[in-house]
This record gives sequence, structure tokens and C-alpha cells, in this order.
Amino acid sequence: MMTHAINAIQFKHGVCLQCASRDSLLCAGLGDELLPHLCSRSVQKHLKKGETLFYEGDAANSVFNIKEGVMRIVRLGEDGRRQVLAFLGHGDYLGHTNKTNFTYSAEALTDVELCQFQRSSIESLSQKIPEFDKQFYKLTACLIDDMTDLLFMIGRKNALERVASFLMGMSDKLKKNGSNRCDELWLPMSRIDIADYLGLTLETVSRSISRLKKDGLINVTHAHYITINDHEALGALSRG
Amino acid sequence: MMTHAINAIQFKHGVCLQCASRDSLLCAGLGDELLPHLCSRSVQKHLKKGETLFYEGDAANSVFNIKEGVMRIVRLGEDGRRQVLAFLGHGDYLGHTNKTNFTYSAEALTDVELCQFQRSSIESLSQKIPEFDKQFYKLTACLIDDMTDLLFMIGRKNALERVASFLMGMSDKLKKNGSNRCDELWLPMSRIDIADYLGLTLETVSRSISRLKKDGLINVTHAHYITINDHEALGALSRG
DNA sequence: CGAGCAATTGATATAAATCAAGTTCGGTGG
DNA sequence: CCACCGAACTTGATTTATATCAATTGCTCG
Repeated sequence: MMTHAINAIQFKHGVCLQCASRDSLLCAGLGDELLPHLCSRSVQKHLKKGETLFYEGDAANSVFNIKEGVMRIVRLGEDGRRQVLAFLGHGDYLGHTNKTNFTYSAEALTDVELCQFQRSSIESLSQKIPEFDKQFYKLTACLIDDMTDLLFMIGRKNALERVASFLMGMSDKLKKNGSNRCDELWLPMSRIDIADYLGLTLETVSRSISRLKKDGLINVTHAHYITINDHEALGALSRG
Repeated sequence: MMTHAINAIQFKHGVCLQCASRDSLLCAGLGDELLPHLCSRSVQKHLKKGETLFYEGDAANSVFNIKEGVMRIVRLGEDGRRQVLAFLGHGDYLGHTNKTNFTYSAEALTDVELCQFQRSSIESLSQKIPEFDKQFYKLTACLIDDMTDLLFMIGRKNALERVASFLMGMSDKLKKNGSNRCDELWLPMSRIDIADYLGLTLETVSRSISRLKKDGLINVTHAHYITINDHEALGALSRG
């Protein structure tokens, strides 16, 4: 029995050591020697495209780190109005709330790999792993920074600027993750998802994309594959 | 010299022990015996109405806890477009970012009292004060919850619903802080501030308030003093 | 008391929503 | 492999909510 338990932890430690997200998530601040402390508290989860991780209203007992894939975070109004709060992917932290139940759902837009932690263990993890603090600060801060940008965008930018901002944001994310082809975008989400993210309708999103295409700022090789022709100009437009 | 230093810490500890925000900020999780550890890292700040705590672009080396008063958090676009990201007051945490420079300014709408901490000490405070974790989790989570609500509001609600949501939010804050007169609102901010918070123009805010008044949901005794007549109906309207 | 700013209210313009066809894409079965 | 179907997307016509422009009123403070 004892041996079994130790093997299990060593196995998980191995998973974490080789993880593609080793340098970007809650584990990033920890040296290899401390990794098992965090690993032993995590559960690895796999979602197929289209599956839901949790629904609005579910008990908020877990938080998650996304290792791979893209998730859609959605808030639904009583009458069906829908706001996409974020598209999250590699390196993003999900589920941080003070409420007892989630006020949004999380759905997989692609196959997704993630680590699940008990909220209670995250709330006091630094007591066991002091090095954990800094990375936790960083992940929550990134979340807040992104939401700040989104608030400004939805509150004060027009349709064309919002779509430009969205595309630039997708490009920035690629760059952040070390891609050298950050102008070749893959958009796994539908036009409705983009519209609900930007506070627009799908028709307006579609028209804005067509406009950017007509003006030569982007190329639309396929509805879900867009290349940025003029990164500079698209950036300027996104800033207003 | 030695005596002087000890007295200074004891004095600050005294300030913290008697603080009106003792139960709601970063210090809330700590017993009186641990309080000096946090106190010794804080600087007490006082702002007069109209003063700016920091500007967009300033180095983001500090975070703050607001003990008293109301602050306006503002993001400015290159061409002057303005988005109020939050109105913060008693019990709120301010300045949490992963960026090296603030992307928003913080201005006092009233006289304000706050505690300032070095970001570097917050990033690793749990190493010294394990009990600190839980409260830090809570404050960052509240921030994210509020921004989530605001995103849904700006992205998917119409003007009247936004203004209703804003008023309900002000009422909720009073209730959270223990007021038994949560329907008697004092609005220290201007109509422009409200408009820039809700992603509207001041005229639309003014018209919406007039409409709520005409429909009997609220009373406007003064531009900055509003009472909610029908809490239930205003809540229903705010939810859409 | 009056100057100047904040707020309200009204008239008009406009960006985006809504309504309505078409078109393309992706999958399925013959 | 191709034809068909439905879903996703694009494009066009019209409506509408809110912005913009403009005038008036009300407050605040010197």
C-alpha cells in the first residue's frame, strides 16, 4: 500500500516535470524539488471539444490551470442574454472567485488539458510552499489586467476597433506563448462567440471582419483562419 | 534610536488595532498578535478630495487598501476616451497588476484614508504571515467578481438597466458595509463619471435617472442624493 | 449676487441591432 | 465520390437605441 502511494506521487511528479506548461502556471515559481508538493494536490483533467467543465451555479470548490486547448467562459442572463467573459488557454488560471457558486460556465472549444486544485488548498498553499506566492500574485494579476482591457474595449470602442482589438489580442497571446508566427491566427470560436465577447451581434462582427479584409489589414483564408497583413495598422486601429 | 524604532512600530500597531477596516482588508485574517507583522509593512496615506493617488503610466510598485472614502479608477484612451473601471471604497483592494506600470489612474472623489504596501512585500507576505493567504485570495477574488458583473452589464444591458444596476450596486455596497439605510444613496461622483463607468454618455445617464424617477422607482432629492423607492422592482430591472 | 460648471431636457444624426435573404462550409448517406 | 442537408457565415434593407448637438435650468462657490 505504502509503495503504491509513493509511486502515485512520483508518477504525478513526473507528469508535472515534463508538463508543457511547467513555466507558466502555478508551478512556475517552484523548483523541481518543491514540485511534488503542488503536484500531489492537483488532479489532471481532460475535456473533449464541446464538453463543459462546470456550469453557472455549480459549487465553486475548485480552481483550474489550463495547460492546453481553448476554453470559453460564459455568463448567461435570465432572459438568455450571453456575455463571453474570456477565452482562456495555455497558461491561464480559471475559477478564482469569492462566491460559493460560479457565476459563469466554462466550456471547451477544443480538446483541453488542465490541472484541478481544491480551492481550499490554494487558499492556504503558501503555508506549505512559500515560493508559491509570487506566481499566484502574477496569475491573478494577469486575469485582472485582461479584464481591465476588456472593460475599456467594450465600454468605449466602436465595432471595428473591438474586432481589431480582439484579433490583436489573439496575436499577442501567440507571441506571449513564444510563437514566431503570431500573425497567423486560428480562431476556434464561432462568430457568435466573438460577438458575445465583444458586446456586439454576429452580423456586426462579420461586417467588421469583411471591412478589415477589404481595407487590406487582414486576410481571411477561412472563417476560422485569419492572417494579419498590417500588424502596425491593425494595432493602431485597435487603440482607437 | 532603538527605542524610537520600537515605539514607531507599536504606534502603528495601535493604529491598526483601532482601524475601522480591521475586519475587511488584508489584515482581517490576522489575529491581534500577528497584526504588527503586517502593520510594520504598511504606510498610512491620506488624500484630499480631488487628489490623485497615482497616474496611468506610473510605476506599479505599491498596492493599497482603502479604509475610508471613495476613489475613482480611470483608464484613458489615446484620444481622450475615458472608462471608469471602478468606484472603490471601504474594504477594497487597489493596484493589483502584473504590469510594471499602472494602466489606470486612481483619484479621490472624497477625502480618502488608505494603507499602502510595497508590491514586493505583498508578493511574498505569506512566507512571513501564513494566515495572510486566505484574505488575499478573498480580496483579489472580490475584485474579479465585480469586474465580471461589470463586463456583463456593459456588454449586454441597455442604458436603463445599466443605471438600475449601478444604483443597486451602490445599495449593495452599503448593505455589505452594514448600513441599515441601504436605499438612501449618496453618489459622490458626477454624471460624467457614472456615464464613463457604464459605457454611456452623461445625457443618457441623466435621461435614465429621470425615467426611473418618473416611473416611481427612485426619488432624486438632489443630483447626488437618490433614494430607492422600490428596491424589488429596481433589482428586477437591473437583472434585465 | 452673479459667474461658471453640472445637470436636465429637447431635436437630430448615426452606429449598430434587427430582420431577411443568400452563400459557403462541413458532414452524412446514397 | 458526389449530392444533399443544416449550420455557420456573409451581405443587404430597415429600424432603433443611444450619441451628438443645442438650449435651458439649477447649483456651488467665490
